[in-house]
Amino acid sequence: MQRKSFGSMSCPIARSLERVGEWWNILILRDAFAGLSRFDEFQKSLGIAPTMLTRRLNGLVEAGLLERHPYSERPLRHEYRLTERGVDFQPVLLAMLAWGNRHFAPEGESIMIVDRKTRERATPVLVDRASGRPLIGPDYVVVAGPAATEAGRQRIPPGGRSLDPARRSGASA
Amino acid sequence: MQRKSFGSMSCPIARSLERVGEWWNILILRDAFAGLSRFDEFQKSLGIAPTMLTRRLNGLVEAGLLERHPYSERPLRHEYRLTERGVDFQPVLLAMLAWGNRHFAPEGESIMIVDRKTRERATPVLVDRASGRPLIGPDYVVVAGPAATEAGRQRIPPGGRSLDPARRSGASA
DNA sequence: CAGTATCCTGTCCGATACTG
DNA sequence: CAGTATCGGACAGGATACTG
Repeated sequence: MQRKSFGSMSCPIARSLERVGEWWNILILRDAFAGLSRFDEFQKSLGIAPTMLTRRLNGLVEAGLLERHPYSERPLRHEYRLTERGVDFQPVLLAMLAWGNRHFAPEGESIMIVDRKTRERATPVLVDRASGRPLIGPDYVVVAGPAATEAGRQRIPPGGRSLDPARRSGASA
Repeated sequence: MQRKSFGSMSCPIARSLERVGEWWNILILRDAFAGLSRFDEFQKSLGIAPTMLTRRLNGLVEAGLLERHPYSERPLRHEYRLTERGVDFQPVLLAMLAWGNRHFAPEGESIMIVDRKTRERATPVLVDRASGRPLIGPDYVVVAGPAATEAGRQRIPPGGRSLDPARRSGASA
Protein backbone atom coordinates (compact mmCIF):
# COMPACT_ATOMS: atom_id res chain seq x y z
CA MET A 1 0.00 0.00 0.00
CA GLN A 2 1.93 2.88 -1.26
CA ARG A 3 1.26 5.90 0.79
CA LYS A 4 0.50 9.33 -0.48
CA SER A 5 2.68 12.02 0.94
CA PHE A 6 1.94 15.67 1.41
CA GLY A 7 4.05 18.72 1.41
CA SER A 8 3.86 19.43 5.09
CA MET A 9 4.61 15.99 6.43
CA SER A 10 5.71 17.27 9.77
CA CYS A 11 2.08 17.87 10.66
CA PRO A 12 0.43 15.13 12.71
CA ILE A 13 -2.82 15.69 10.86
CA ALA A 14 -1.13 15.01 7.55
CA ARG A 15 0.44 11.93 9.06
CA SER A 16 -2.93 10.73 10.24
CA LEU A 17 -4.39 11.25 6.81
CA GLU A 18 -1.77 9.02 5.31
CA ARG A 19 -3.28 6.17 7.27
CA VAL A 20 -6.96 6.85 7.13
CA GLY A 21 -7.29 9.32 4.30
CA GLU A 22 -9.01 6.99 1.89
CA TRP A 23 -12.76 7.24 1.83
CA TRP A 24 -13.52 3.70 2.82
CA ASN A 25 -11.08 3.42 5.65
CA ILE A 26 -13.06 5.54 8.00
CA LEU A 27 -16.26 3.72 7.22
CA ILE A 28 -14.55 0.40 7.76
CA LEU A 29 -13.34 1.62 11.12
CA ARG A 30 -16.80 2.82 11.96
CA ASP A 31 -18.11 -0.67 11.24
CA ALA A 32 -15.31 -2.24 13.22
CA PHE A 33 -16.43 -0.17 16.18
CA ALA A 34 -19.93 -1.40 15.55
CA GLY A 35 -18.60 -4.89 16.14
CA LEU A 36 -18.11 -6.15 12.61
CA SER A 37 -15.01 -8.24 12.08
CA ARG A 38 -15.46 -10.61 9.16
CA PHE A 39 -14.76 -9.89 5.55
CA ASP A 40 -18.27 -10.54 4.44
CA GLU A 41 -19.82 -8.56 7.25
CA PHE A 42 -17.94 -5.52 6.06
CA GLN A 43 -18.85 -6.21 2.51
CA LYS A 44 -22.55 -6.48 3.18
CA SER A 45 -22.58 -3.47 5.42
CA LEU A 46 -20.63 -1.22 3.09
CA GLY A 47 -21.66 -2.43 -0.32
CA ILE A 48 -18.01 -2.27 -1.30
CA ALA A 49 -16.42 -4.31 -4.05
CA PRO A 50 -14.57 -7.30 -2.57
CA THR A 51 -11.35 -6.42 -4.28
CA MET A 52 -11.47 -2.94 -2.84
CA LEU A 53 -12.32 -4.26 0.58
CA THR A 54 -9.27 -6.51 0.48
CA ARG A 55 -7.09 -3.56 -0.38
CA ARG A 56 -8.51 -1.32 2.30
CA LEU A 57 -8.37 -4.03 4.93
CA ASN A 58 -4.76 -4.76 4.08
CA GLY A 59 -3.99 -1.09 4.25
CA LEU A 60 -5.52 -0.77 7.69
CA VAL A 61 -3.64 -3.82 8.90
CA GLU A 62 -0.37 -2.41 7.56
CA ALA A 63 -1.10 0.92 9.17
CA GLY A 64 -1.55 -0.89 12.46
CA LEU A 65 -5.19 -0.06 13.04
CA LEU A 66 -6.54 -3.52 12.45
CA GLU A 67 -5.16 -6.92 13.37
CA ARG A 68 -5.79 -10.24 11.72
CA HIS A 69 -6.81 -13.02 14.07
CA PRO A 70 -7.24 -16.52 12.66
CA TYR A 71 -10.51 -18.11 13.67
CA SER A 72 -10.17 -21.10 11.41
CA GLU A 73 -7.32 -23.16 10.02
CA ARG A 74 -7.89 -25.20 6.90
CA PRO A 75 -8.88 -23.03 5.27
CA LEU A 76 -7.11 -20.20 6.99
CA ARG A 77 -9.58 -17.49 7.83
CA HIS A 78 -9.13 -14.46 9.97
CA GLU A 79 -11.20 -11.79 11.48
CA TYR A 80 -10.19 -8.16 11.68
CA ARG A 81 -9.99 -6.61 15.09
CA LEU A 82 -9.18 -3.10 16.14
CA THR A 83 -5.77 -2.68 17.66
CA GLU A 84 -5.12 -0.21 20.43
CA ARG A 85 -4.18 2.30 17.79
CA GLY A 86 -7.45 1.61 16.06
CA VAL A 87 -9.45 1.96 19.25
CA ASP A 88 -7.72 5.25 19.87
CA PHE A 89 -9.21 6.54 16.68
CA GLN A 90 -12.66 6.57 18.19
CA PRO A 91 -12.64 10.23 19.22
CA VAL A 92 -12.10 11.25 15.63
CA LEU A 93 -15.08 9.16 14.60
CA LEU A 94 -17.24 10.58 17.35
CA ALA A 95 -16.25 14.11 16.49
CA MET A 96 -17.22 13.46 12.89
CA LEU A 97 -20.46 11.91 14.05
CA ALA A 98 -21.29 14.98 16.08
CA TRP A 99 -20.39 17.31 13.25
CA GLY A 100 -22.42 15.33 10.73
CA ASN A 101 -25.39 15.24 13.07
CA ARG A 102 -25.20 18.93 13.65
CA HIS A 103 -24.82 20.06 10.07
CA PHE A 104 -26.10 17.39 7.76
CA ALA A 105 -29.08 15.78 9.38
CA PRO A 106 -32.07 17.59 7.92
CA GLU A 107 -34.50 14.89 8.94
CA GLY A 108 -33.08 14.49 12.40
CA GLU A 109 -30.32 12.37 13.80
CA SER A 110 -29.97 8.78 12.78
CA ILE A 111 -27.38 7.89 15.35
CA MET A 112 -26.84 9.55 18.66
CA ILE A 113 -24.99 9.19 21.90
CA VAL A 114 -27.01 8.98 25.09
CA ASP A 115 -26.41 8.43 28.76
CA ARG A 116 -26.66 4.73 29.43
CA LYS A 117 -28.98 5.16 32.36
CA THR A 118 -30.88 8.40 31.98
CA ARG A 119 -31.10 8.11 28.19
CA GLU A 120 -30.34 11.77 27.88
CA ARG A 121 -28.63 13.00 24.75
CA ALA A 122 -24.95 13.74 25.10
CA THR A 123 -23.19 16.58 23.32
CA PRO A 124 -19.56 15.82 22.61
CA VAL A 125 -17.06 18.48 23.56
CA LEU A 126 -13.32 18.29 23.52
CA VAL A 127 -11.70 19.15 26.84
CA ASP A 128 -8.34 18.79 28.46
CA ARG A 129 -8.24 15.62 30.49
CA ALA A 130 -6.42 17.17 33.40
CA SER A 131 -8.34 20.37 33.83
CA GLY A 132 -11.64 19.50 32.23
CA ARG A 133 -11.73 22.86 30.50
CA PRO A 134 -12.78 23.04 26.86
CA LEU A 135 -9.90 23.08 24.43
CA ILE A 136 -11.76 25.24 22.00
CA GLY A 137 -11.88 28.47 23.84
CA PRO A 138 -9.59 31.08 25.27
CA ASP A 139 -7.71 28.84 27.67
CA TYR A 140 -5.59 26.81 25.29
CA VAL A 141 -3.30 27.54 22.41
CA VAL A 142 -1.49 25.59 19.74
CA VAL A 143 2.28 25.77 19.89
CA ALA A 144 5.18 24.17 18.11
CA GLY A 145 6.41 20.97 19.72
CA PRO A 146 9.96 19.68 20.12
CA ALA A 147 9.86 17.98 16.74
CA ALA A 148 8.59 20.98 14.83
CA THR A 149 10.47 22.09 11.77
CA GLU A 150 11.70 25.63 11.44
CA ALA A 151 9.10 26.27 8.78
CA GLY A 152 6.32 24.95 10.96
CA ARG A 153 7.56 26.97 13.88
CA GLN A 154 7.41 30.18 11.94
CA ARG A 155 3.79 29.72 11.11
CA ILE A 156 2.80 29.88 14.72
CA PRO A 157 2.66 33.33 16.33
CA PRO A 158 4.69 33.91 19.47
CA GLY A 159 2.69 32.79 22.45
CA GLY A 160 0.82 30.26 20.37
CA ARG A 161 -2.22 30.30 18.14
CA SER A 162 -5.61 30.60 19.79
CA LEU A 163 -8.22 27.89 19.39
CA ASP A 164 -10.97 30.31 20.17
CA PRO A 165 -13.32 30.91 17.27
CA ALA A 166 -14.16 34.32 18.68
CA ARG A 167 -10.57 35.41 18.22
CA ARG A 168 -10.47 34.38 14.62
CA SER A 169 -10.77 37.27 12.26
CA GLY A 170 -14.04 37.08 10.41
CA ALA A 171 -15.73 34.57 12.62
CA SER A 172 -18.59 35.76 14.76
CA ALA A 173 -19.53 39.30 15.63
CA MET B 1 -18.49 19.18 -7.40
CA GLN B 2 -20.09 15.88 -7.86
CA ARG B 3 -20.29 14.11 -4.58
CA LYS B 4 -19.42 10.54 -3.97
CA SER B 5 -22.11 8.57 -2.25
CA PHE B 6 -21.79 5.55 -0.06
CA GLY B 7 -24.03 2.65 0.63
CA SER B 8 -24.99 3.62 4.12
CA MET B 9 -25.89 7.22 3.55
CA SER B 10 -28.03 7.41 6.61
CA CYS B 11 -24.90 7.52 8.72
CA PRO B 12 -23.75 10.98 9.77
CA ILE B 13 -20.14 9.90 9.42
CA ALA B 14 -20.71 8.98 5.80
CA ARG B 15 -22.43 12.28 5.27
CA SER B 16 -19.50 14.11 6.76
CA LEU B 17 -17.12 12.27 4.51
CA GLU B 18 -19.01 13.43 1.48
CA ARG B 19 -17.95 16.95 2.38
CA VAL B 20 -14.45 16.54 3.65
CA GLY B 21 -13.45 13.11 2.35
CA GLU B 22 -10.93 14.31 -0.17
CA TRP B 23 -7.38 14.32 1.01
CA TRP B 24 -6.69 17.97 0.56
CA ASN B 25 -9.84 19.28 2.12
CA ILE B 26 -8.82 18.52 5.64
CA LEU B 27 -5.42 20.05 5.16
CA ILE B 28 -6.97 23.14 3.67
CA LEU B 29 -9.22 23.41 6.68
CA ARG B 30 -6.27 22.95 8.96
CA ASP B 31 -4.56 25.86 7.24
CA ALA B 32 -7.69 27.93 7.40
CA PHE B 33 -7.68 27.43 11.16
CA ALA B 34 -4.07 28.49 11.14
CA GLY B 35 -5.27 31.78 9.76
CA LEU B 36 -4.58 31.38 6.06
CA SER B 37 -7.21 32.81 3.79
CA ARG B 38 -5.72 33.72 0.42
CA PHE B 39 -5.32 31.49 -2.56
CA ASP B 40 -1.63 31.84 -2.70
CA GLU B 41 -1.15 31.35 1.02
CA PHE B 42 -2.81 27.98 0.73
CA GLN B 43 -0.82 27.14 -2.33
CA LYS B 44 2.51 27.92 -0.75
CA SER B 45 1.66 26.16 2.45
CA LEU B 46 0.33 23.01 0.85
CA GLY B 47 2.44 22.74 -2.26
CA ILE B 48 -0.74 21.91 -4.13
CA ALA B 49 -1.26 22.48 -7.83
CA PRO B 50 -3.26 25.68 -8.40
CA THR B 51 -5.87 23.92 -10.47
CA MET B 52 -6.42 21.42 -7.71
CA LEU B 53 -6.56 24.13 -5.11
CA THR B 54 -9.28 25.90 -7.09
CA ARG B 55 -11.29 22.72 -7.23
CA ARG B 56 -10.93 21.95 -3.54
CA LEU B 57 -11.67 25.51 -2.51
CA ASN B 58 -14.79 25.55 -4.64
CA GLY B 59 -15.84 22.26 -3.13
CA LEU B 60 -15.44 23.55 0.39
CA VAL B 61 -17.38 26.69 -0.47
CA GLU B 62 -20.18 24.62 -1.97
CA ALA B 63 -20.22 22.36 1.04
CA GLY B 64 -20.66 25.43 3.20
CA LEU B 65 -17.41 25.18 5.14
CA LEU B 66 -15.72 28.17 3.56
CA GLU B 67 -17.06 31.51 2.44
CA ARG B 68 -15.72 33.84 -0.18
CA HIS B 69 -15.27 37.43 0.91
CA PRO B 70 -14.17 40.00 -1.63
CA TYR B 71 -11.25 42.06 -0.45
CA SER B 72 -10.66 43.76 -3.75
CA GLU B 73 -12.76 44.84 -6.69
CA ARG B 74 -11.10 45.37 -10.02
CA PRO B 75 -9.85 42.80 -10.19
CA LEU B 76 -12.29 40.88 -8.06
CA ARG B 77 -10.39 38.95 -5.44
CA HIS B 78 -11.71 37.12 -2.45
CA GLU B 79 -10.39 35.49 0.59
CA TYR B 80 -11.68 32.26 2.01
CA ARG B 81 -13.00 32.32 5.52
CA LEU B 82 -14.35 29.56 7.67
CA THR B 83 -18.09 29.59 8.11
CA GLU B 84 -19.71 28.52 11.34
CA ARG B 85 -19.98 25.05 9.89
CA GLY B 86 -16.31 25.14 9.12
CA VAL B 87 -15.39 26.36 12.57
CA ASP B 88 -17.45 23.55 14.02
CA PHE B 89 -15.17 21.11 12.30
CA GLN B 90 -12.33 21.98 14.61
CA PRO B 91 -12.92 19.13 17.08
CA VAL B 92 -12.42 16.62 14.30
CA LEU B 93 -9.14 18.27 13.42
CA LEU B 94 -8.01 18.34 17.02
CA ALA B 95 -8.94 14.71 17.52
CA MET B 96 -6.89 13.82 14.47
CA LEU B 97 -4.06 15.93 15.76
CA ALA B 98 -4.08 14.12 19.07
CA TRP B 99 -4.25 10.73 17.40
CA GLY B 100 -1.43 11.55 15.02
CA ASN B 101 0.69 12.85 17.84
CA ARG B 102 0.08 9.78 19.89
CA HIS B 103 0.72 7.20 17.22
CA PHE B 104 2.80 8.68 14.47
CA ALA B 105 5.26 11.02 16.06
CA PRO B 106 8.43 8.97 16.48
CA GLU B 107 10.63 11.98 16.91
CA GLY B 108 8.27 13.75 19.27
CA GLU B 109 5.39 16.07 18.70
CA SER B 110 5.62 18.82 16.17
CA ILE B 111 2.46 20.58 17.20
CA MET B 112 0.84 20.49 20.57
CA ILE B 113 -1.86 22.10 22.61
CA VAL B 114 -0.89 23.81 25.83
CA ASP B 115 -2.52 25.86 28.51
CA ARG B 116 -2.19 29.48 27.55
CA LYS B 117 -0.91 30.52 30.94
CA THR B 118 0.78 27.57 32.59
CA ARG B 119 2.15 26.21 29.30
CA GLU B 120 1.23 22.71 30.41
CA ARG B 121 0.43 20.16 27.76
CA ALA B 122 -3.23 19.39 27.27
CA THR B 123 -4.60 15.97 26.46
CA PRO B 124 -7.79 16.13 24.44
CA VAL B 125 -10.67 13.97 25.67
CA LEU B 126 -14.20 13.88 24.43
CA VAL B 127 -16.77 14.43 27.14
CA ASP B 128 -20.44 15.21 27.36
CA ARG B 129 -20.91 18.92 27.66
CA ALA B 130 -23.64 18.67 30.27
CA SER B 131 -22.13 16.12 32.61
CA GLY B 132 -18.46 16.46 31.85
CA ARG B 133 -18.04 12.71 31.89
CA PRO B 134 -15.98 11.03 29.16
CA LEU B 135 -18.01 9.71 26.28
CA ILE B 136 -15.65 6.84 25.72
CA GLY B 137 -16.27 4.74 28.75
CA PRO B 138 -19.05 2.85 30.41
CA ASP B 139 -21.42 5.79 30.89
CA TYR B 140 -22.55 6.42 27.35
CA VAL B 141 -23.92 4.33 24.54
CA VAL B 142 -24.73 4.77 20.89
CA VAL B 143 -28.37 4.39 19.97
CA ALA B 144 -30.51 4.86 16.90
CA GLY B 145 -31.95 8.32 16.52
CA PRO B 146 -35.34 9.41 15.23
CA ALA B 147 -34.13 9.47 11.63
CA ALA B 148 -32.54 6.03 11.70
CA THR B 149 -33.50 3.57 9.03
CA GLU B 150 -34.83 0.16 9.93
CA ALA B 151 -31.60 -1.40 8.73
CA GLY B 152 -29.51 0.92 10.82
CA ARG B 153 -31.70 0.31 13.81
CA GLN B 154 -31.19 -3.41 13.62
CA ARG B 155 -27.46 -3.09 13.78
CA ILE B 156 -27.59 -1.60 17.21
CA PRO B 157 -28.17 -3.97 20.12
CA PRO B 158 -31.10 -3.27 22.44
CA GLY B 159 -29.99 -0.84 25.09
CA GLY B 160 -27.43 0.68 22.76
CA ARG B 161 -23.88 -0.09 21.78
CA SER B 162 -21.17 0.61 24.32
CA LEU B 163 -18.38 3.04 23.57
CA ASP B 164 -16.16 1.42 26.13
CA PRO B 165 -13.06 -0.19 24.63
CA ALA B 166 -12.92 -2.59 27.57
CA ARG B 167 -16.25 -4.04 26.56
CA ARG B 168 -15.18 -4.68 23.05
CA SER B 169 -14.32 -8.30 22.40
CA GLY B 170 -10.65 -8.63 21.69
CA ALA B 171 -9.58 -5.26 22.97
CA SER B 172 -7.54 -5.19 26.15
CA ALA B 173 -7.41 -7.78 28.91
C1' DC C 1 -1.40 37.97 -7.31
C1' DA C 2 -5.36 34.86 -8.17
C1' DG C 3 -6.62 32.12 -10.66
C1' DT C 4 -8.13 29.35 -15.64
C1' DA C 5 -7.04 26.06 -19.54
C1' DT C 6 -5.12 21.96 -21.07
C1' DC C 7 -2.91 17.61 -20.82
C1' DC C 8 -1.38 13.60 -18.49
C1' DT C 9 -0.79 9.94 -15.03
C1' DG C 10 -1.91 7.21 -11.04
C1' DT C 11 -5.17 4.96 -8.55
C1' DC C 12 -9.50 4.63 -6.40
C1' DC C 13 -13.18 1.94 -7.05
C1' DG C 14 -16.80 -0.98 -9.19
C1' DA C 15 -18.15 -5.15 -12.13
C1' DT C 16 -17.43 -9.59 -13.19
C1' DA C 17 -15.51 -13.95 -12.88
C1' DC C 18 -12.97 -17.38 -10.53
C1' DT C 19 -11.04 -20.53 -6.31
C1' DG C 20 -10.29 -23.43 -1.93
C1' DC D 1 -17.38 -18.01 3.07
C1' DA D 2 -13.25 -15.28 2.20
C1' DG D 3 -11.06 -13.82 -0.69
C1' DT D 4 -7.89 -13.29 -5.70
C1' DA D 5 -7.59 -12.03 -10.81
C1' DT D 6 -8.59 -9.02 -14.30
C1' DC D 7 -10.76 -5.31 -16.69
C1' DG D 8 -12.24 -0.65 -17.31
C1' DG D 9 -14.02 3.97 -16.02
C1' DA D 10 -13.95 8.12 -13.41
C1' DC D 11 -11.47 11.43 -11.21
C1' DA D 12 -7.99 13.08 -7.94
C1' DG D 13 -4.09 15.33 -8.51
C1' DG D 14 0.37 17.12 -10.85
C1' DA D 15 2.83 19.91 -14.61
C1' DT D 16 2.87 23.47 -17.55
C1' DA D 17 1.35 27.44 -19.74
C1' DC D 18 -1.55 31.36 -19.97
C1' DT D 19 -4.47 35.84 -18.35
C1' DG D 20 -6.20 40.25 -16.05
